[in-house]
Amino acid sequence: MKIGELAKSLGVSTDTLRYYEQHKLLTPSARSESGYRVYTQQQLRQMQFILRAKEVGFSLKEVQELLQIQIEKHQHSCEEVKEITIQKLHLVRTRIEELQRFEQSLSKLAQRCCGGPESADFCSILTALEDVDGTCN
Amino acid sequence: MKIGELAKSLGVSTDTLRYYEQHKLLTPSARSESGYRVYTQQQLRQMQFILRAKEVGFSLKEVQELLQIQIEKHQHSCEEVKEITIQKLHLVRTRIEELQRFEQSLSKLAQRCCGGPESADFCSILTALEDVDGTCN
DNA sequence: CTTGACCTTGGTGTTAACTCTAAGGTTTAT
DNA sequence: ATAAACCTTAGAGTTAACACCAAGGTCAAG
Repeated sequence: MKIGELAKSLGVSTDTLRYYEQHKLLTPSARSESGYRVYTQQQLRQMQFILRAKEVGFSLKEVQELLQIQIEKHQHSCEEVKEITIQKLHLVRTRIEELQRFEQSLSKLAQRCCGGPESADFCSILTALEDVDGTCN
Repeated sequence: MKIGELAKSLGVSTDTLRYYEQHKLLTPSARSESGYRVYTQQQLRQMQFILRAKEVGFSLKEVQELLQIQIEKHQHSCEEVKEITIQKLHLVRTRIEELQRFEQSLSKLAQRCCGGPESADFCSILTALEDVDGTCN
């Protein structure tokens, strides 16, 4: 796979891929004779991982830390890797909990909102968050 | 409440609060005679909402959209509000699902990782993601 | 009565994560 | 053989979300 193909299949630019390479997030598995970057399924999956991680709010730096769990595996003991992993796991779980609170607020609002053509004066996320007695109109 | 007090109780700068005001995220409930911004518990809660939203990866623009559900309640019908809400709800749910996939990958890795003093050659997020047969060393 | 907190407009600087351009050159597909 | 895709280094521009500062002024607390 060449850079353009990979970019296309991921919906990102070739610039982005080169940028990620510079920033140690994704290294092509090899170079062709002519110097072209060569990517495999491995890299495709790694990029999918990176993009998903980004979407849920991880910064590239954080993604790097996640990937380093792999990259540094030779230099580190299982114990260390496990610790880092568990630490990141806590972060992810906290984030999930916060999102679930949002979900609750939003679905509370949606439920309460009659959905009719009336003015939505008493419908709002904030009232849904705060007072449990609010009703729609 | 004056700006400094609000800022302190939230752990943000007064600059940030003025910035948010400029960008229509938080308007003080009033001004004192001397022109000082006056905030109430309402604004405190709104800011907590904003900060939580940010933490889970919403951009300020997205937060604005969430808040607009409230701000525009007078001009919009219950129906419209409900639609926007449901739309945002989908977004949140998708994000939760993605985070849950991360959680799975990470906890799979943590489980598999024996946690011993050996080299972690076979422990990695990526292998945890990809092959289900990988074991730690 | 003097700090320290606040007000204003308006500008500069910062980091992240790109995006684009330049300028020159090679390779591959049609 | 020409266009499209790739390569390089290196730098400029962009957006978000601030942080920081100046300059000039007002207000409130000890």
